[in-house]
Amino acid sequence: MVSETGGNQSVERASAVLRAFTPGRPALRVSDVAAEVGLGVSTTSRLLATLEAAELVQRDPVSQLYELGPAVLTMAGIALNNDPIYRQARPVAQRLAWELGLGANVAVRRGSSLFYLLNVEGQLAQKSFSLMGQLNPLHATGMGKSLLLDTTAKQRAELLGAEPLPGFTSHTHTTLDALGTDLTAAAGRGYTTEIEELALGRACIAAPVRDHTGEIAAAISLSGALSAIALDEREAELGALIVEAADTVSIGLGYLGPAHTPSPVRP
Amino acid sequence: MVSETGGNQSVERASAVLRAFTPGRPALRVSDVAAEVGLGVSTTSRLLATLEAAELVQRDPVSQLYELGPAVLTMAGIALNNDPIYRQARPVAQRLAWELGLGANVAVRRGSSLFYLLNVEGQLAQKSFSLMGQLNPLHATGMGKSLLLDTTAKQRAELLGAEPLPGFTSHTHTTLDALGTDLTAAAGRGYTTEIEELALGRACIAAPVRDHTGEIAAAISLSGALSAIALDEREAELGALIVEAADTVSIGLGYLGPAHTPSPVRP
DNA sequence: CATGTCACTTGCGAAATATGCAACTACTAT
DNA sequence: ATAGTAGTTGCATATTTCGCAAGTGACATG
Repeated sequence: MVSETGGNQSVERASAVLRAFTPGRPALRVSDVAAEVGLGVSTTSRLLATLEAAELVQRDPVSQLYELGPAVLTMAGIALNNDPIYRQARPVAQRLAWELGLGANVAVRRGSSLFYLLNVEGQLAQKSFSLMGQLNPLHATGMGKSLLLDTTAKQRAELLGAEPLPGFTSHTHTTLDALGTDLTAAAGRGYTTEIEELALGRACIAAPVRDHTGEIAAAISLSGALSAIALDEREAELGALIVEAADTVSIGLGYLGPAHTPSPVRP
Repeated sequence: MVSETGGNQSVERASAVLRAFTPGRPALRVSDVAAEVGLGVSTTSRLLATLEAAELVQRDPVSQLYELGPAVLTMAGIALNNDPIYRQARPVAQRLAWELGLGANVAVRRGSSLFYLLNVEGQLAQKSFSLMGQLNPLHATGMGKSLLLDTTAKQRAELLGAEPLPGFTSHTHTTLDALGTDLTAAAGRGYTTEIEELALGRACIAAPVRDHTGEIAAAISLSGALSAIALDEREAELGALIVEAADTVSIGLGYLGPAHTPSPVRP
């Protein structure tokens, strides 16, 4: 196998082993991992043993299956606490969630996807799991659209790939044009919405967070079941709240306000 | 260097590189990492490059320092959502936090330390950081004491090491006897407290969570500034709430109730 | 209870791979 | 402009890893 100059093959393989654990298959046998990463069973066994010693994976005492280990949580805690966006947004999101009883989420853009940093739930939107580290499409989520607010049509075409854009429900925008129209409308209001575009029965309202350079660095959103969030009645109210929350985070990141940044060209 | 049979040296070194990033020093230069793990600079540079390709570390675009990368968050999300304790406890903790305005925390025992899975804050206890993956001493925290509730004096002696136990404030129990007395009193009530034992000005009330075998599998707690939690006035009220919350989680884990488990010997 | 099967771990030699040195490049500060 | 600092990369050596095949242990089946 031809690998990049300077890369360490064993470490590449070990990373591949770690990536074999996914949300859908979080506990695996040695041979499952071996098949997944395309390595021999013996090599995989040794790699897993080494990763286990580092507590990056652990073995379920009863099922004997390997799963991701506690060191992974420790590293994630360090990574989050080191991220200024997380530090600023966390209290804001928690407050939104408990004041409104909805879900509150924070995400950044990673490549052509939305990457969740944080989600918390209020009483009307209970979830028993974390979205941290998961990806979602940009064009079909409220936060994704907020992250796209400053982009030009050309940038979006490059970022989102060929049309039709992946559809998830009949409400998903599957053309760049439809998405552009939505974004243009949203730009004037300062917030984006998503009503059953990714999942039926769910809606979301989001706003962009800007950093000290004035660029959109993250998005924050309120989400919940269609009936809980009731956007048809409360869009104005929730829009004002999410924009204010986003602004609080932006200011915490050193954003100086629109007067200090050339307003982006949006044809 | 003599390594364990079957261990992969490169992977061991890469794990050591990842461990070089700590809460206190989350962003490091190549030479910092090299010094920390005791490797040559060139080797460290190559290891970091490989880890960067896997997105386990990333480089701050401005400072050029390495820090832990997004893949770490993704793996942590998978690990958490795979953990039944986390899944059961998360909504319970969130509800406690927003109903009482205090901090709510969930931890398990890992070796002779407390290991945080989760913490959320209410309006009276705002924190801008996560404790996920961090360790705290068992003998000086409410949750730690809850995790020790079923232990015998002998087990505690083995687990906690030589006296005096590490003291953090003048209120920390530094002898096994004092700790044992505290635990005996707590066992009857079903909850443990911690009043300025780890940090001045802070207090906490915690209860043990049991799994389907009847063993203590985790602890859940309410915490906050001394004045916010006001244990002197509200201990009975908060004790009832935290015990109930712990019970909810226990039942979610399949706990069948004390009648189905031999009551532990507590001399 | 014996036996067969399956999943995993380990010993060993061959061979691919990582390593450290030193040269080279990119910045920063003076 | 220049010296110093930090990081990256080419290359030859030798250390380390790999895959095979045998060994171990658990579990189901006859």
